[in-house]
Amino acid sequence: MKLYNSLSHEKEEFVPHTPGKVSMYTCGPTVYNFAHIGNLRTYIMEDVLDRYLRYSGYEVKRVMNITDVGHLTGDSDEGEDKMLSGAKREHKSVMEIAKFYTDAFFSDCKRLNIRRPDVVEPATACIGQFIKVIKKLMETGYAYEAGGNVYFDTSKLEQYYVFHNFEEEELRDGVREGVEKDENKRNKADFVLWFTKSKFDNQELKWNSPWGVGYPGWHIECSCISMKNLGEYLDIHCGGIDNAFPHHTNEIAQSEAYLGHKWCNYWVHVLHLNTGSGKMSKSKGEFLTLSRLAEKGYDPIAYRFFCLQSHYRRNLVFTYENLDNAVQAYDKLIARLAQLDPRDGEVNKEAAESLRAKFTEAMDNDINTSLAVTALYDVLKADVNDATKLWLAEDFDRVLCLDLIKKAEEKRSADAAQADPELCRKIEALIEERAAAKRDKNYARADEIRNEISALGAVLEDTKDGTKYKIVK
RNA sequence: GGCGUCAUAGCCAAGUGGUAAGGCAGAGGUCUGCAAAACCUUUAUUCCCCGGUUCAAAUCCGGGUGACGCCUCCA
Repeated sequence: MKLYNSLSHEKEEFVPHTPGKVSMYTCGPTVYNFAHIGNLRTYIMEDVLDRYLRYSGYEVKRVMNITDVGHLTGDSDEGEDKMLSGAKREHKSVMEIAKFYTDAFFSDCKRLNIRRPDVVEPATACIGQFIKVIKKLMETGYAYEAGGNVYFDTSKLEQYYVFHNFEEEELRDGVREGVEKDENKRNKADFVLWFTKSKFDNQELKWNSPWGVGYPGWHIECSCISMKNLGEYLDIHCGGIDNAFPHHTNEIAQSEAYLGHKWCNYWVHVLHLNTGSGKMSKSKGEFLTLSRLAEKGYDPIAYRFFCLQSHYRRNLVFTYENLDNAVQAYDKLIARLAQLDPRDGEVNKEAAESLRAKFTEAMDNDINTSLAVTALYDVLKADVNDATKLWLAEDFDRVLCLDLIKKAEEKRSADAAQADPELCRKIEALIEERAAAKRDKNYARADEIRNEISALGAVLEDTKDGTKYKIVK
């Protein structure tokens, strides 16, 4: 299996540290607000990677953090803690906010068939671990105290900028509005490991540490939560592309300084969901949640399909036109699967294998989900019996998780057994009346009856064998 | 300003040196009184532009242009 590695900027053959086992870490949400569908794109694609590794026979252990402390709107003392500002906004405590949005996040995940990682760990549960790591970094000279805070000294590393060829002098200060230069730092790229001197008097969550009462910086949590649960060697670290610098760069700096050896071999970054003007972003204010989409009548799984039709290393533009396109394709796909008869023959294993190979080839090539979906269409068109087609669809769906079999079965049974017998009799009577009108060439009356039936919530289908109907509401 | 990624039809896209997959939408057809559904057929002489390498380039190289991302909030 080949994966694009942000460290080398190339597709590389994936080889885990321990044969047959994969340790995987994915950056989780900062739970100060709802996740938007752009955030969720990343989690969907990570889920597909996770599931495909399992499908391929790996034993996967996946860990995700929940950022419930320390994530500031800026990294200097001018910044405000996101959790705290979220709590203020909603007149709740930080812990209440964290719980509410953590639950909301996993509820979204569930609706999108995103498997819950094996370990989900909030930052506030690992303070002791953070202190242990920071302490060692102080002892070994990788960290220093200044102005009350503890900073990581990036000049101590041979190579700090691992993802980009940045030159320190070329980096700009305060590109983003509202970010002030922190005069305590020895080097431009240094970052805070532990805050004590804080202008946030009302910071709710504080802990004792060797450097005074305070709270952790943002970057330290991912390193520590990963090392705590997955040990010294991590195979795959995932996240949104925006986190490559500085977040992931800092994670590597502190983890490898702490461990004294290479930490993680493969870095997988998912590109953004864009609107017409750029990435969808919480800080811009306008963002779309999964619930909002659902209110508008969109099936969350259709959104998953929308994401899968594209590749994770491409920007994907969200417009309702594009989403409608995907919805239509998804509905058609389900309709075609629903037409298949599970009792049509035995599964032809030999034919199935060659069709399955297309799917695995696509997925083995840097998780090419767009081609994997094409492999599914190839199955539908293939010259094999229905049982084989359904078997393959079910097999692919272990990774794609588009509810293919479930939705097709639902559709099949909905077509077969109509709901309310009273209503059915009524519709059937109208159909007969319409047939009579048609025989008399009274088409005006026939169309009128079709409208009446439509008002009852059914759609007619004229076939060679007579008129059928479907309850649609 | 620096760094990185990318550019293929109306839209989503595959393609990794051998003559442009697939899906959605559109068009035509079969069926139908009409419609819907279903099925069949069809839709890029050309891959942002200009050069170069090669028997052969969407694919490789050089130079432009544009989009997006990062440069201490983000997935």
